Amino acid sequence: MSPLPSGLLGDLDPTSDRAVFRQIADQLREAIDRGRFKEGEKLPSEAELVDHYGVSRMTVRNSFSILQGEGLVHAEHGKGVFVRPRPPVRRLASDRFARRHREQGKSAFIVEADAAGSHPQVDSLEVKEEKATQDISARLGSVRRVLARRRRYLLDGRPVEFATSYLPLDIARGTQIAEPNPGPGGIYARLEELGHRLDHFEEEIRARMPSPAEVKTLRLASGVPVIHLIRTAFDTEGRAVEVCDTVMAADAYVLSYQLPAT
Amino acid sequence: MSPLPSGLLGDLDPTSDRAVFRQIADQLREAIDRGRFKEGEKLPSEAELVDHYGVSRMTVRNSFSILQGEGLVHAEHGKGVFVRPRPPVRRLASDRFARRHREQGKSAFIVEADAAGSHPQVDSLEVKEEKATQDISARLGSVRRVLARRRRYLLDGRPVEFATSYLPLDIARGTQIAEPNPGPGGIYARLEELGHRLDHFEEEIRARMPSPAEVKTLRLASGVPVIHLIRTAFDTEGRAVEVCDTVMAADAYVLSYQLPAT
DNA sequence: CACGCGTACTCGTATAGACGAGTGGGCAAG
DNA sequence: CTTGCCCACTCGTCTATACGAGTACGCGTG
Repeated sequence: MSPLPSGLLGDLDPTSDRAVFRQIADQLREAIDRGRFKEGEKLPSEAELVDHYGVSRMTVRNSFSILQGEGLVHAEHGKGVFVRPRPPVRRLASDRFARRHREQGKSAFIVEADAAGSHPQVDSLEVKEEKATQDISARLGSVRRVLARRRRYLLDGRPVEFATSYLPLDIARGTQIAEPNPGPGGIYARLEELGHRLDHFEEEIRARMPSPAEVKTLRLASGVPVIHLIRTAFDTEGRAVEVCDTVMAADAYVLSYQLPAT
Repeated sequence: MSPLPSGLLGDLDPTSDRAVFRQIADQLREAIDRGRFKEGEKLPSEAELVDHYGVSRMTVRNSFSILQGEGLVHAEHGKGVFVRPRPPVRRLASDRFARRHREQGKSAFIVEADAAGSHPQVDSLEVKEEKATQDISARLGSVRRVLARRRRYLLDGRPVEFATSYLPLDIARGTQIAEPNPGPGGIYARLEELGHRLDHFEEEIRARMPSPAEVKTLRLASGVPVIHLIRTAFDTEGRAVEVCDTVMAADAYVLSYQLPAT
């Protein structure tokens, strides 16, 4: 195994009170930031760093685990540790639910993805009636049971979003909303046909680390947070007619809103 | 050292192909989720878990480090590992920049915090002219130099947000906007007085893991992402008159938007 | 040429031990 | 009673070692 090119990474400062594994992480992080290691490029192997710094393997692994936690690098078993490429992001504009878009038939997701030149997919469709959680019930105005529509969105084969829509049974039962395919314009178009003219939406946004289940369904790398968006749709009578709970891979999204200054 | 109460945590499954440290993390996570360990409560010490499961200390520490990465627990040197309390969150409504709020004098942050019964603070105020980054320049319409206003917001002593406003020099230089205290209603009120009647705002939202510098200024615990919000203010002539770059501790915020269905 | 196998290199998991440093309680000296 | 010290317990850091398992590549065989 050949030694590291000199100058690529510095030396440790034994007088520093900064832990060795942090110093190593700092140096690697800086090298990445400066572009000495480019996106997708392989970092020196654990063994090489052990030799270079003269520390034990666990110490090097500790350094890597810091960088992984920051979402800067990812390890591939049998291959090495690589600089994580920043994937191109998808923008969700705040007017994506405007009526004019709805009238064109295709879903917002498909339209946006096509425009960006990506290949969109929707899978794990599940539509069923279930008991409302306390939170959903409160948002929908004290309903006990709801129709839940679950689906996962993929872009070029990569899962990017998992969403569940909840609708009061008295609205959705027996309509096309309860079918796997809600038809052109999606459930919002159906709701309007049913006489629930939409007035406005409320969106709540949080960011947090994913649960293990979310890591699995969204195939998230370590160090990638999720954006949790809860949208409530209100009709012109002020009634909440739908709650949509969406969990997005944060590295795949930029949300974009336009607000009046009035 | 007394053994763990039986039944609190289960046993390992040696036949499972799930790594031991992951099984331990799973059991602890489940116990937390079920409320067997409450917010702020101390988990069993590393030594107790070593005894309970019959594994080495590094294995237990690995488990803890998973949970730390998920933001579920935090360790305190000399004391133990504790379930992280979910701090009360600050809600940011999308109409917080409405003109009617601006006319009352106090800044939005102070008003909201007072209403919530918390003690708000603003510090590390810095106002200076500087060279615009490429991104800021593009957003402001190709300006070279800008006025930058930096400040950090704290709630009950805890830093929750770090924000920088950028304004074109031809607008801000020599005005009260260039003073540390921009006066009642903040810089938006001053901008309108200067003839830049505000028309609308654009907000871009991302979530990601913090840089080490952000961890420091916001005193972030491990496993807490940041929300990165970039707001651009446009006047009625369509000119971008301000860009505000905000980094928020994600565990302290819920953003809330209201969108018309038109 | 095509296939299969071995081998070297990679990261993943786990053990055992050592020392350091922060915290808190008890105990002894004043 | 108060003060100060010691000690037990906690997590933090680091070393050394071992074996497992995924990957890539070259070489030999058919």
